Amino acid sequence: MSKILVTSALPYVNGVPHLGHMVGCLLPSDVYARYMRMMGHEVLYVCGTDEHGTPSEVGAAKEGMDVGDYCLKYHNRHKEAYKAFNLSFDYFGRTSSDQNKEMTYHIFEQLDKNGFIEEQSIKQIFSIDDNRFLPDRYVTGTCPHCGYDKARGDQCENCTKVLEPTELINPRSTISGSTNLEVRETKHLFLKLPLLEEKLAAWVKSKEPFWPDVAYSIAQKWLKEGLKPRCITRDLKWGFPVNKKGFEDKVFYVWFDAPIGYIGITKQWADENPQNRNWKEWWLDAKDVHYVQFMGKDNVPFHSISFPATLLGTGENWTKVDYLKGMSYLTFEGGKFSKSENRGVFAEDAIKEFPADYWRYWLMANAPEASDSSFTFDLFAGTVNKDLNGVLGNFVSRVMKMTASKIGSVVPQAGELQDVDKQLIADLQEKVGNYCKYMENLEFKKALSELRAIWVDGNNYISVTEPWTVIKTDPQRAAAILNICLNLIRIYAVLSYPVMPETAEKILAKFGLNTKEIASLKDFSAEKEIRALKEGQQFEVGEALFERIAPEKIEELKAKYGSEKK
RNA sequence: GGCGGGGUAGCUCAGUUGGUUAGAGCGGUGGAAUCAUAAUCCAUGUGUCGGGAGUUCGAAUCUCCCCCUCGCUACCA
Repeated sequence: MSKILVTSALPYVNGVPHLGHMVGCLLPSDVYARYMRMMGHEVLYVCGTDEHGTPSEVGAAKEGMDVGDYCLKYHNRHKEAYKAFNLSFDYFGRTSSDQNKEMTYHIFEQLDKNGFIEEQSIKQIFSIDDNRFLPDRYVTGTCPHCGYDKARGDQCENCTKVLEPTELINPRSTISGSTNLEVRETKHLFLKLPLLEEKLAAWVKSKEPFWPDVAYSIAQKWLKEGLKPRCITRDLKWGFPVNKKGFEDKVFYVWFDAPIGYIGITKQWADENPQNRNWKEWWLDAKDVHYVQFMGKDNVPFHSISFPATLLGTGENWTKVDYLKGMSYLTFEGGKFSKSENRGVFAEDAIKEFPADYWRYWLMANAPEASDSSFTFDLFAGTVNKDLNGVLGNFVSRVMKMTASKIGSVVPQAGELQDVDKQLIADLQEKVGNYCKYMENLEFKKALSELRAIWVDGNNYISVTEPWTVIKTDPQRAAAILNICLNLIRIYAVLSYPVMPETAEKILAKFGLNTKEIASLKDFSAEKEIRALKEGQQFEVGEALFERIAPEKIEELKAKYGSEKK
């Protein structure tokens, strides 16, 4: 048994998560955490909301709220949504917590002490009417290259050229529309990444065998281009005030304290039960901790370069990422998810339409691992109807109903294994082996495809053995077949648990069992598992596990969630 | 503009030490079965592997050029 530290990229508090966010880091991290627990590892799985930065301030102002209250409100919305999706965080914290402040201050002090912090003056746009500095992106104007009148200060979306906000014609504040702007000089603190480059490069190189190509190549690209000092402070109110003389009126840049949030949140977790929890066991001079991070592809540079460099610069022995899972994006009905255009399914709504497991299964079976992947309601309904209802749900139903009506609602007597049974067991052993291998390698699509194949084998087995025919001439053999089928159902529940925890519980409950007692995959032996149910054990057929999605419902959903391209 | 990912069957996607007839699931078609949720099982694929050129006995795979698409480009996060 080893210690597995799992983190999901911290969702930004301002805005509600959609399916793309769910599959981009939250769900895969949960499936992985659940799987690793089932393998008997000690798992710490933390996440939380990333709260600092301009968008929070602007969002709060728009709602006429205090920034802290605003963040708490949205933090709670995130928390509720993830709970509804059954994300099994050990702790869901906040980057604005006192614990994170403490960590951020400590790490900054270490960096400063070690000579990795320097002052630089930079010029930035100040909006007099908004009474605030504007990040480049918050300045809008006409693109000097193509004349597009809604170009942002960092890049023109129309011609894709990279811009400086001062290049814009007729610049205005994106927040208020005010044109009353001026360039002001302001002092900031920079992390001297060039000094850490060598050390960082060596560290990245040591990770080459373990990181996926995408992550490794992105990190290499940054190193190849040469690291520049990175500004880690901002002229904002909302954030941790900088703990250095002369900079007290500034706050740390959100990307400085956000990844430190993984540590801060762990401390939040530990502080709730200090007798039994120790954050250092996971993060500082930690032994035997295997750290796996999940994030969208856009987050890779921060997790492979800035954050590790920050930790290296402290001179202390912080736990750094071992495996970095970068996910691509999910598209929605051929386009992008867009809150402003009301296109796409958001987590809060998704859960009102269908049980979490429908989404969890579909999203993981179609996870954007190698490249972007597409969500459409047709695909979703197809999978729910075929895989969940047809293959898994119907198997459970046909086996239980047949047993109940022909023999009674008890697990019938097992018999001597025949060749067809032995083959089933051998296949099961092999496929579970593959499933586990894929899970361990974080190849979710492959893992789920294997899981599905295991379900298919059950249907295959029953149609080959034909217990409904056999029972007329050889009731004992029919009982033995059904015994095997019922045991398969139990095994399917256990195997499905990381992906579909509710369904797993539901299935086991039919046998009066629960996942707490039996959800283990350690040293899986098909031979033993196929005999796990006690003969004579009562079961209840109960209601169907899943419901089909009717064609009319699909059309309704498409209309409701803006499938039509605008 | 630069860098990186992706472009494979009607649809969604697998597929690198270069190697026999390029794969899976879905959908379609045909059949079987009647235990089950009109569910299941079996059979069924002549695809310009984005386009062009090259290396090679041999290229989806390696090299070069081009096209489309997504992302990043250090001040959105």
